[in-house]
Amino acid sequence: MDNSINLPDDKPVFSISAAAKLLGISVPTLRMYENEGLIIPHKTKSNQRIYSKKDIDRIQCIRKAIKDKGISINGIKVIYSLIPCWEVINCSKEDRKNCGAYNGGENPCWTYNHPNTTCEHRDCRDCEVYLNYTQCGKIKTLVQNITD
Amino acid sequence: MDNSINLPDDKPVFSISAAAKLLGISVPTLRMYENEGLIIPHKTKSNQRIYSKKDIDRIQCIRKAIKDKGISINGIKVIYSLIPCWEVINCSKEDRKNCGAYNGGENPCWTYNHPNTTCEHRDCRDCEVYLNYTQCGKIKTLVQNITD
DNA sequence: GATAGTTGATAGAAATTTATATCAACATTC
DNA sequence: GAATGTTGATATAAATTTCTATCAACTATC
Repeated sequence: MDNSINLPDDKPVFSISAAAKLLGISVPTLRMYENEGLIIPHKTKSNQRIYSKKDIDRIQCIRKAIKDKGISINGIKVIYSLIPCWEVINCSKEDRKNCGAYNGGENPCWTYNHPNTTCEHRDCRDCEVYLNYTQCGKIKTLVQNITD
Repeated sequence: MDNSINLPDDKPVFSISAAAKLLGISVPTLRMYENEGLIIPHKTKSNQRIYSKKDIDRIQCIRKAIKDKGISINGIKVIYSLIPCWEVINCSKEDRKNCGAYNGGENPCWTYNHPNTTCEHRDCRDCEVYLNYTQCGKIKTLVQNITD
């Protein structure tokens, strides 16, 4: 019999200190990743961060890039910026014209405001672009799929 | 009257020490960039490196990425690996199946051997992929052009 | 209202990456 | 053949990035 609690992976449940413990890093480090635009944790009304299992996995992937692969945080930002988000969400020509991420942006698209685009009122945390392409291998496969 | 010598930019003319002086860096650093797979200098029959003006420009671009943008060398390698080379040279399905760069490679395509592909007997130094996409901005534009 | 945990910010420690100096062996040039 | 410069390799120095400790102020929970 399975007594384990079965929560959806994207449900935010861990406080920042719990997340830090799970990951074996400090709380300020987690805040730093967020300030750099690598992660978007859920926040309560009173501005406290809560992390989901999916968030933890994502951060573990980022750590692997930094620690094992030797990619600097600025490098990860540029790599994220190369995700062809315009194809993933299939936004309009008009949107692309107005989009700072599309037009030469060298930071992850979810770090931009996107005024006057379909992304303006979306929560990037729920966006396929943010959710699906944490690993650089996935980014390459995505580009291959849309160019083949 | 113009007395300056007018050489094609891609003609290798600078020795490694001359190149190092032009760039304001040391000779071992230049060799390191090469060992990491960021550059492919021309070599003489006796294995001595010679650099072209275009090589110098390329290295200056790499230095800017490292020094100004804070991207680590390993990060630059991954970014280069995201160039959709298969589209640039428009290689066959068969080639793609045989290509280590295409299939999950996280290093620049020109650092692979490419056995049993059209690239096998090409000199990557002369390849459009190697020559044209030094800057990450250009890579993004390339992806945009082929997906639009 | 008291305890425990959070917030953002700063400053400093730790770790890692980047760059250089040096070496003996070989190549080039005169 | 002598002087200069190159090769690859190793070891060390310099620079930078990554991470953490600490702070006062605020929030949550009991």
